[in-house]
Amino acid sequence: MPSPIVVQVVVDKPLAQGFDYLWDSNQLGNDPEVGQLVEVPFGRASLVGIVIKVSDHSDYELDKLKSITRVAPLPPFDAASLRLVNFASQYYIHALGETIIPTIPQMWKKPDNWEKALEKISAAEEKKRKKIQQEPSEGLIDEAHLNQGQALALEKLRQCSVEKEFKTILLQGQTGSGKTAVFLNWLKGILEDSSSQVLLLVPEINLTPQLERRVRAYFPDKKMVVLHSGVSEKNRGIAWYEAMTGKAQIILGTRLAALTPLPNLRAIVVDEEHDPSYKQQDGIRYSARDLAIWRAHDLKIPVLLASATPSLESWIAAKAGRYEYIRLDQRAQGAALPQVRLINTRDPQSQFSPGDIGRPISASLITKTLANAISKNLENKKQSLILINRRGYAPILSCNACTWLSKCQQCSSYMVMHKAGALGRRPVLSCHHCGLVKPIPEHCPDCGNADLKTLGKGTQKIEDAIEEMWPSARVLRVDTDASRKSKGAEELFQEIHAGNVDIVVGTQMIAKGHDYQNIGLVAVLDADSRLFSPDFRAAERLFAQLVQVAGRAGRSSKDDQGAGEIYIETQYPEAAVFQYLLRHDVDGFLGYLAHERDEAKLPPFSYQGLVHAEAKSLDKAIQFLAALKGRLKSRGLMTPGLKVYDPVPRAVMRVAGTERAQLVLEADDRRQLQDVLEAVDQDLRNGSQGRISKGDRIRWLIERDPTSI
DNA sequence: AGCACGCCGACT
DNA sequence: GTCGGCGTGCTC
Repeated sequence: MPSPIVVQVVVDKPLAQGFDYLWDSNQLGNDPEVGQLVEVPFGRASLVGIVIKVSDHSDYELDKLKSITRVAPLPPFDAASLRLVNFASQYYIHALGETIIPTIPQMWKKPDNWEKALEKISAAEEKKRKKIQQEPSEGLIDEAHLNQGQALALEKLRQCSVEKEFKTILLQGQTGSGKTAVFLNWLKGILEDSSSQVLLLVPEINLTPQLERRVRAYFPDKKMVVLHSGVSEKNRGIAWYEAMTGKAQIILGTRLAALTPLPNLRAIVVDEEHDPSYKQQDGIRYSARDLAIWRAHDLKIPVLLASATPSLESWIAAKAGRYEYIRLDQRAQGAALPQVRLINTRDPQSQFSPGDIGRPISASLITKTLANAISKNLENKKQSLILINRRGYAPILSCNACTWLSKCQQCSSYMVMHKAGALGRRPVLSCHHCGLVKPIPEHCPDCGNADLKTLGKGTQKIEDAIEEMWPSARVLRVDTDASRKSKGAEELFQEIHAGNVDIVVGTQMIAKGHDYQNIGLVAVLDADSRLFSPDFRAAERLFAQLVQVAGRAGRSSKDDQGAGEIYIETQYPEAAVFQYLLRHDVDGFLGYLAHERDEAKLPPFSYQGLVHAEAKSLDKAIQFLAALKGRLKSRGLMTPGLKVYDPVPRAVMRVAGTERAQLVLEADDRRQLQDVLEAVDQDLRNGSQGRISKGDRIRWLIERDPTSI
């Protein structure tokens, strides 16, 4: 009797192991290969899975094995792409099947449609060929037309991206310096080989239509596919197929594209590499940027990180020589930098007084200084952009009379207000870093003032106030809600470009990647709520956003009006973020941040992990994590160099009836963190079914390198 | 994660 | 007498 063919398969379940199946080559039509997508019977259901091992025996009883029912008409995942998902699974402490299967588009997860899928794809290809390729293309700047700085950057980029060699390259250049033209010309060289593929990652889907047109202009005869959550299921299935079969040469997408199998990948670009949206915030919490770097290292290919405001991690690595460092500091069209103006909201001069003409009914929402500037900007027939941040923020307590803030006395974090009932019978201040809990002071500890309030309150009604103050101005609201209701963000942007709008009020999305022609003023109203936060990365993110916003204002300055202006309302104009922004000093700010993090031993000078717990009551979630910490202690896992903090509430605690807590782990080196996170995973799995603990039914999750704490 | 199996309370 | 609660165990 010949030995049987046994394959091990992983499926999309939070189960660490693979499952063995018999493979009948006669019935399936071919021999098994690692990386093949298959259909398997699983319990009483039928699932798709990936073959991760082929052998002739099983540790499981042979006669209890079921058989593979179908094989997808696809080439197997290439070895390098499997190494990538394997790494991601281990590094982010997530089951392999749960890491790999969710990256496959829906179309390929329905075995009944497998044959039809192939037909669909050839039909779509036929249709595309017939359609005249007359798509609008824009923004082509070929090599001969690059300015001196760009040409130099391109030259350097080519020098340090030798074939078959891993290099991480940081391309740092201010907004408008023409980074895109540099890296697209660089990719042109790499794509001359008609089999090579390049991966171009962007942070958000709003940015892809613009970039898509631009890339098409550079590569009219190369096959490009676009992968992001806004692409229809069908088109995603096609795009993924063309990427994983090597037919598409250019893969443009958001973080979800980072795990697409690409058999001939030769270069990766991560645009706006500092952007927080590269970090996935549910399921496997990976960083698409970090995985891109790992992938490039594994494949021995170059990876380019581009940004005007690099992440502190990348900037330090570039400074230390671990990354190649290319600067591009000259603005392409010679546009001037915008004037940054700080409005001190504590200064009575900046505020409306009761008798002022035009004083808004809802006073104190907007300063007089800013109101005057907007009026003037309207008179000049320029558009104004007003940024508000509707997202939830942690309520830090501040003194209205002096600069006192509820800073934790034990660590460098800020303490957050909790209403009565959350952490005790009375309202308290809690440090989300070290876990210290204190009663709320009745008076300011510094100046005795009784008027303590939470930071950054009340920008919700700003639109009403604006319509009231400038009744004849055309006001447009842009945020995710508004763009969902109408035909999408793209349409709203058209309105702005067409000049049908005087004042745009919106969230951060209006500041991203869009070139406006006639913006004379940008206002930021609630910067303070993001300036001081229990999350130590808040200031870094705020700075990056403000620089980006400043870039929007600066682009409108080709005419004689001079550079645009950016107004920031703040109680703390002396804060480092603002002071460096005034001087447009990105490196100065990053240097300051580096020093601060080094002192506090925070990332990137230490490595963090997070255990999330979600329960019906905060109490239970905290107890669950406290018990975990206790077990780590008693099992001798608290080695020197590892810091396990006390469990604390999450910044956004309550989501649909559940409350959340977290436990921060901090280690001096990566290996140590990996070991303890694996031990935590084992420990929690022992007492759980899936990711829900037995008994008290608490949902838990391990997160590696958290970016928001 | 699902889903079946199994052992105790209020209903036709 | 049964319908159904969710605790526990299994999925090749």
